[in-house]
Amino acid sequence: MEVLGGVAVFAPAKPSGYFRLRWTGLDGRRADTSGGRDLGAARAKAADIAAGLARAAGPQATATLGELFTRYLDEGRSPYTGRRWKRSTRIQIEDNLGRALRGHAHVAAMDVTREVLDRMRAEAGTPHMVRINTTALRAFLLWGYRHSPSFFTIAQAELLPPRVVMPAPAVKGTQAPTRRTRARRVGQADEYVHEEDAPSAAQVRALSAALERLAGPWGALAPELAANCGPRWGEQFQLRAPDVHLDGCEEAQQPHFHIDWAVDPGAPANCPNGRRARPKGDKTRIAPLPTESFTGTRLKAMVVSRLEAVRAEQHSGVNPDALLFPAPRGGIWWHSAFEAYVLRCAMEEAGWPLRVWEEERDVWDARNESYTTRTRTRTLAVMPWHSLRHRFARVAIDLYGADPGVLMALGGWENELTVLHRYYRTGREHTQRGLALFARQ
DNA sequence: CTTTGCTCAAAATCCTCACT
DNA sequence: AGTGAGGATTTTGAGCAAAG
Repeated sequence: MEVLGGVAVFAPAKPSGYFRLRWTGLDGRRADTSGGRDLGAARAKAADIAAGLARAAGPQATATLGELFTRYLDEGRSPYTGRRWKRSTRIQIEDNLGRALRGHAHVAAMDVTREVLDRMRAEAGTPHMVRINTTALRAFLLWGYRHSPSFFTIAQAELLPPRVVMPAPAVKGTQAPTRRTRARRVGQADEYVHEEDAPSAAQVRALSAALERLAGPWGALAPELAANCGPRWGEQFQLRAPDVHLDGCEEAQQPHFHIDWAVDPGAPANCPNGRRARPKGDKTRIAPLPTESFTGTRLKAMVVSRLEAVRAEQHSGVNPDALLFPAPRGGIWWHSAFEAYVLRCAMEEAGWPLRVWEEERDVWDARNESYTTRTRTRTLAVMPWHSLRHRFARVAIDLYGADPGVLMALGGWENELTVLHRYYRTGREHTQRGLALFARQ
């Protein structure tokens, strides 16, 4: 079987039989007809039908996926909501769809079938990445179908329905080791954060000490603030002196931080408006500043002394933005630099668990359009920086008795249900109540 | 030669939605 | 109300090259 511009040419079943032409019409219905007795005539007829299809669907049906990819990115909107992508979302989509389209950029839109899609979905090394490819392609199909005039037919747009079966990854890859305990109690949500998933007071103190040695004046404060006040990394590392309200303000009487911005992970270096974007979900919030840390450290006093240092740094010009946690040259940190040069070393020094693993994967060579297998040694932090935020949640609940609504507001989670699943539903409640019932004489 | 700014790539997390 | 799927967004990890 061969395909010409979306029309499949089938060889005759018997030597004396007729060639058969099959294709999907613009209405999404399957169509077929005879192709005559010889291959040449069948091909010519297929080409005619394909040309007719292309005319009917407009010249855009013959556009290649590579061309459509560029247009999709240029339009820059979610085909689901119509909202403009954030800069970081666009980068992700370019990566994800680009990976799926590797080696398939020359395919014409009208030739996209489920088989072609499955090959593109499988351009990944792990099941997780196959799912991400699928997500990217599904949105791309929808965009192409909704586009006026359409690049994809209704039938094509429906080729990747929800719950679609996932193909196996087609290239070599290695799944990263898992961090979390996967066993869970009856009634416990899958994403429940266990006590051992969050750093202990001793671990936070150790990381504080290591960071103070490695990163200087703000090193000791950084993990304490993360574990007690709950900002995300991107929110914390853009904080400026004026965001701290030691004695409250008109909005709130108690000591707190204003979290109005976050480091934009997609921002280029010379971004005209700086490297800030609104926090996740475009939600600003106020985070608490307790006097004493759960580790026993005098947290508020630490912040006070850091603020004094910041003012001096600003005055001398080494920290013009009055950042609480500046990079060596006074700007906002790049997360990767912080991770690789500061945090990793501090974790090693503080004895935080790190898991070393061997990754074998196929690397795409765009010039030769082929993969080559490479191996490398990688390190996974069993408790990454983000785990300090889990400690914040546990402290809020276990120490301060915060209810889900309170925790949601202070930590900036989107809804109570998420918080409930992750931090409240321990799975112990029902078991204990049941045991008590059975113990009664 | 070391440090650090930055990009590329991948995975985790968060959160909505549809289904039971 | 509970649950799983999956889209959206952030975090994490590695590598490279320009700057110091």
